[in-house]
Amino acid sequence: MSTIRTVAAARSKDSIGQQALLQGWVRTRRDSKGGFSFIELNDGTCLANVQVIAPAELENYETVVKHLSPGSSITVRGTVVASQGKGQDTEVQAQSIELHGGADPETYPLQKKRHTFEKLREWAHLRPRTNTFGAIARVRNCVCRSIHDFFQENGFLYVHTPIITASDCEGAGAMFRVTTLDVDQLVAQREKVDWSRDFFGRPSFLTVSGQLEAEIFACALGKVYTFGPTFRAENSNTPRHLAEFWMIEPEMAFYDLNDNMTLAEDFLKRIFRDVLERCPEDMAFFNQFIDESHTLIDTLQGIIDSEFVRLSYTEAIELLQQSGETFEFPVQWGCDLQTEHERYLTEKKFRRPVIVYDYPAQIKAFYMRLNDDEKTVRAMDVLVPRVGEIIGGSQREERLDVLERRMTQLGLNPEDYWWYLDLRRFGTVPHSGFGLGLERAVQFVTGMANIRDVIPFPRTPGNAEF
RNA sequence: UCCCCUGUAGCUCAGCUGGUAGAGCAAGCGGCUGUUAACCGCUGGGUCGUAGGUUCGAAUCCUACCGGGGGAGCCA
Repeated sequence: MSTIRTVAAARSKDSIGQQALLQGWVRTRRDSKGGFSFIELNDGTCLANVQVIAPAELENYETVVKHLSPGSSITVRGTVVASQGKGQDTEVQAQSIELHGGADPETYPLQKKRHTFEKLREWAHLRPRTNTFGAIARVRNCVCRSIHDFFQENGFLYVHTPIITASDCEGAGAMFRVTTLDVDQLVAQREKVDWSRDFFGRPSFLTVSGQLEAEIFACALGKVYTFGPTFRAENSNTPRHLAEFWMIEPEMAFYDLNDNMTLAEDFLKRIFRDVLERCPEDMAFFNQFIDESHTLIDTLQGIIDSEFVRLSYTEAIELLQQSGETFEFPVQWGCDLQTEHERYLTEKKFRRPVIVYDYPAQIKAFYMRLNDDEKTVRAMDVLVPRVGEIIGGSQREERLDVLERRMTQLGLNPEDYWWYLDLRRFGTVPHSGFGLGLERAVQFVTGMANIRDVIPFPRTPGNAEF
């Protein structure tokens, strides 16, 4: 018979009769003049607390136990017993309670009652101690594990692409500069900066995407994926954008766009399925307290059980034009789909994930493969209700001459991409890939409204306190 | 970056067309109870985001700045 060491285990009926050694944080304490106290203890191993019965016979009952306040850290030794009360199967009859650190109720910010998420963002160092943020941390972990499991089980190689990059031409948005030069001095001198004197001998930045480097490895090893931090210096202030976020980018040699779309669909379904299976308690919590319509779990299960809609950009434009909806932005072939258009398709028209593909060439990046019509490229976006674009990907242009032509058309200098073009010069292959924003995936499965609440320490314009 | 809303007690908010700040919860103390968003009573707690301005008088009106939220753009 082993000692129970987690709240999760102590809550199980199977543990009744066993010794327990639990360490965690007090959520609340209720005293009974009948001569004992109830302590709700949480240790992060599950959403729920375990109820600890602290009898008056404990030698520190009057001095310590009766003053335990929310946030205090304790070690409890006792026995798991069947609960006499309603609301829980088990409870722990304490034989000793040791206080590690108290939390002055006058100054401890977290109270028993619910706080707004906006207020909790100001206490990013304490919010993991709340139900919601504990659940988010566990689900986020589950999603990450599921991502690795999916790729590892399907023969993908995990490759690490650089975080600092010297190519300022990845084409995915504004970049943060990385420098060791003395900025104050440079400003004082008011001279043109000589970047050859900087650390890398050239301008360098934080990566906005590992795609181009992932292509290098895909064009040697077949199927690879990256999973790392990504940085965008855009001044974006929305519930769906972060300046620092985590991105997953698979890249596959010999995959065309259809293979790519199938992979994206299988991938998302796998994540949703794992989360429902491995985090049932947390997901039930989100379904009840976060999702206003209480349909989160049904929605995810529905997605797992059905097929994503696939429609070409041209078909999407026709659907939007025939929809009878009045949009703020007019719908016309050649314009990028606006948020309102994407929402109509995925939330109103189909009510499930929609993959739009074959976008006009002029609104997409240079590396996407040109179709024979010369007007569209083999791009795809996966749109889901509420969060919008969750995945963006494409089949890559593998033909050297076409790629060079596209770059020139878009005003890029092919010489800057000499190594990227070498992949087409030597043993080129058709290949495809996509990018999934981790936080958007977590946002989608948890139902959380703001992306700043699904990453432990959100970086947004003007905000890096923690 | 643009548009709209917002900032009052530890938290969530009320405070009308300007007259000098209030509730619930939390906290402290007391009571009661195998309790579980516990309950009942009492008590303490605020230069009303900041800086100017209008006025006899500003939480209230005006301006600027700062913070927060929603929408848009950029995207993942």
